Amino acid sequence: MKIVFMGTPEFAAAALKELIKRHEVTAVITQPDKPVGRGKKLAFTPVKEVALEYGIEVYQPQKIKAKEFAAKLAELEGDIFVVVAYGQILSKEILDMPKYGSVNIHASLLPKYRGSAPIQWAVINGERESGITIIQMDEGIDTGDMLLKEIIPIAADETGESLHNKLAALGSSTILKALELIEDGNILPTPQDDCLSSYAPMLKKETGQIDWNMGAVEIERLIRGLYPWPSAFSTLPDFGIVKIIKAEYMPYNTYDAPGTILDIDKKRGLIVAAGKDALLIEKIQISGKKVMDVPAFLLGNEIKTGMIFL
RNA sequence: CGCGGGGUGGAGCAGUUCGGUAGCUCGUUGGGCUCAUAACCCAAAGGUCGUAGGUUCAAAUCCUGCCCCCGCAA
Repeated sequence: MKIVFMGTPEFAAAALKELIKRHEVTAVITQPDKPVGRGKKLAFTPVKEVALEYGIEVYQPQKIKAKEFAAKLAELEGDIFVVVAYGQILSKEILDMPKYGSVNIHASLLPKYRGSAPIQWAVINGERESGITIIQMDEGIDTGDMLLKEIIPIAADETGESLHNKLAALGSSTILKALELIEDGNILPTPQDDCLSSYAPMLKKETGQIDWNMGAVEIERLIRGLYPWPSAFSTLPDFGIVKIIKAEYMPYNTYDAPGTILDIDKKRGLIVAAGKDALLIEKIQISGKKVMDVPAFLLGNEIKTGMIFL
């Protein structure tokens, strides 16, 4: 099939690679290059990197819905638009352009977790399973009819990163399967039940701010879900913002204020009051420093019980 | 030239302001104590102080260039 691919981040790039192997990707549309990183250097999007590698034409409209681009878009040869985390909302005119319309790879079991950060929120909320849903796109955000769905379990130690990688691979294989079915006319679109829908909003920096009043179980999931970006964090006086990279739930009985360092285990880490229980913090990162195990951190820094994470 | 922190034995840090060949906690190795131990005691090994050059009798410490790591921001 002739495909016009729209996508931006790593998750989309993974799918693009697989599509290129099996189909004819005639053009790639991705977000404009932006200044990124410590310098201010202009960086290509992961999708653009892949496209260039395979010599595929790349378009980076500031606004894909702009009139000037519509003509260009109509010229592109494609039987279908495959959209994966592109980052811009498409109009009905655009969606309906190709013969088979536009399909989207979404990293959740729709109708749950519509929106831009379904992977992380599934981990944060403690879901037992997640997956990929291929939908026929309509004007709403992730509301189109479902074409194909694949489910995978979420492991007890799943992180945003690990689930992202699993779903990126699953998304690639699932879209290939879906395209085959579409081509053969073997697809049965199933409408989503809006009553069961939920929304997974974009991750913001403040999403990672730990509220020590929350249960230790919830905080631990937040840490895993937001790893490695944007990371759960808290503030420890004298050390500034401390990213919590890894922690473990710990049953504990304490009346100390949430956030208080209850105990220091030189072999394992810091035990901090969280909700009614405690959290064993095992791995952290301090501004300007690399990620380090808490026992190592304790060797060179004076930490005492009673200090409080804010 | 976006802002900022940092590169010191295997790990985490101190020492740099007031130059004088390096220290702490831990780890490692050997030995001891102990019913025993991740505990304790004794001993040892291990560092061209990121790199190149400069100033100086003397530089981890002062000056200059370069490399690398990281937080913010995007």
